[in-house]
Amino acid sequence: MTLDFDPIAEAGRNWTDRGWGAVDTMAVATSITRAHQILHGRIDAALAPLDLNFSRFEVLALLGFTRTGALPMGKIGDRLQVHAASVTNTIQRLEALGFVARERTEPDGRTVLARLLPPGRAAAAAGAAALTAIDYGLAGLDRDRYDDLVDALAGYRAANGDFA
Amino acid sequence: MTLDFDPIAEAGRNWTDRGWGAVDTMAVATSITRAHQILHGRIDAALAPLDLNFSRFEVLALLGFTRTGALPMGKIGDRLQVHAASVTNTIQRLEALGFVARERTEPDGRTVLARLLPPGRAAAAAGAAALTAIDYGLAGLDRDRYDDLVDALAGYRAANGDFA
DNA sequence: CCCAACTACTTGGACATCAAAGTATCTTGC
DNA sequence: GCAAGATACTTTGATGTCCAAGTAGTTGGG
Repeated sequence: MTLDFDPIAEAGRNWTDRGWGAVDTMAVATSITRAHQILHGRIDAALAPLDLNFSRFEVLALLGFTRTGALPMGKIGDRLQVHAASVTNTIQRLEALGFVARERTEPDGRTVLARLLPPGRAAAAAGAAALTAIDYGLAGLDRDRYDDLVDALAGYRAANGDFA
Repeated sequence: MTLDFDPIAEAGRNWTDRGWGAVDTMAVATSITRAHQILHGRIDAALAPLDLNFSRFEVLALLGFTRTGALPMGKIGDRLQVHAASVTNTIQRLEALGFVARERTEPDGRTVLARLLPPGRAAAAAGAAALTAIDYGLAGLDRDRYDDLVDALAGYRAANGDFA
């Protein structure tokens, strides 16, 4: 189903008519939300054949970037900005797929280390290739806007505790 | 938990080191995803006291923008780009809250019309005010970038079937 | 007229996310 | 050295989303 008008622009007109104010922010927020919907859909579709979704891929990639190929559950949540319960869930699935192993650490008995296994490393590489093949779901986005977009959003993220 | 570095920039370096390519698209996609996470969190938090979340608010606003205050379920899904099953779910909650009513239509017995009730209209206005009060969750985003951002994402959305 | 194909919506199942409560394991302060 | 409080995860429960299948109502070709 494709509309023959931009629903966000349309909403902006109605928004103004109602005197609801903040039309510009509404348009930005809604645009980001819609863009994310599309992006998420494309990315997950590309990763599905590999038994991955974006969350799982992100974890595998993150582990692959470490020297030891392992990280405590908590660190994973911090880096990916997801709830500890979600990390537990994601790691359980990756474990069931044979992509990572969980191990108790020596110094601190509370910590659980997620360790990347060879099949997981291969899956991460395959996922990266799959995403590269679909331009990371961004087909249709003007390439000249990339840097500007990343830059603008980096400011927003930094201002909202994503990083300092 | 706030990191003292930009995890996306960091991922970009690792991505390059691994020869995974498409670093620029990765950065854009990840930026959008993170920005959406933050935005979604702030928006839902602002709407929660009103028994709303973003989806529910969007439906109420959409209905409020129509002349009759009512739309078939299907149209709602088309406009908001969400699955029919999600519309059913959302409308059921709004109905339980007394914000909308569902009615069968005359000409076509299959269609279900969602009609905005007075409390729903009030809730929509209150939601709009709540969102305006928090700058729609965008505090920290450079105001000068608004138009550019909306514009860039509109191109992406249009190229991906969001509208023609 | 009437049955097959289509349309509009709902239901049930699989996942993902978060919040809050529960469990096990440190760490502190007296 | 021990109890109180802090940490690191896991579990449980409530939500939300999608897909696939099911139900009810409508339409069209013969």
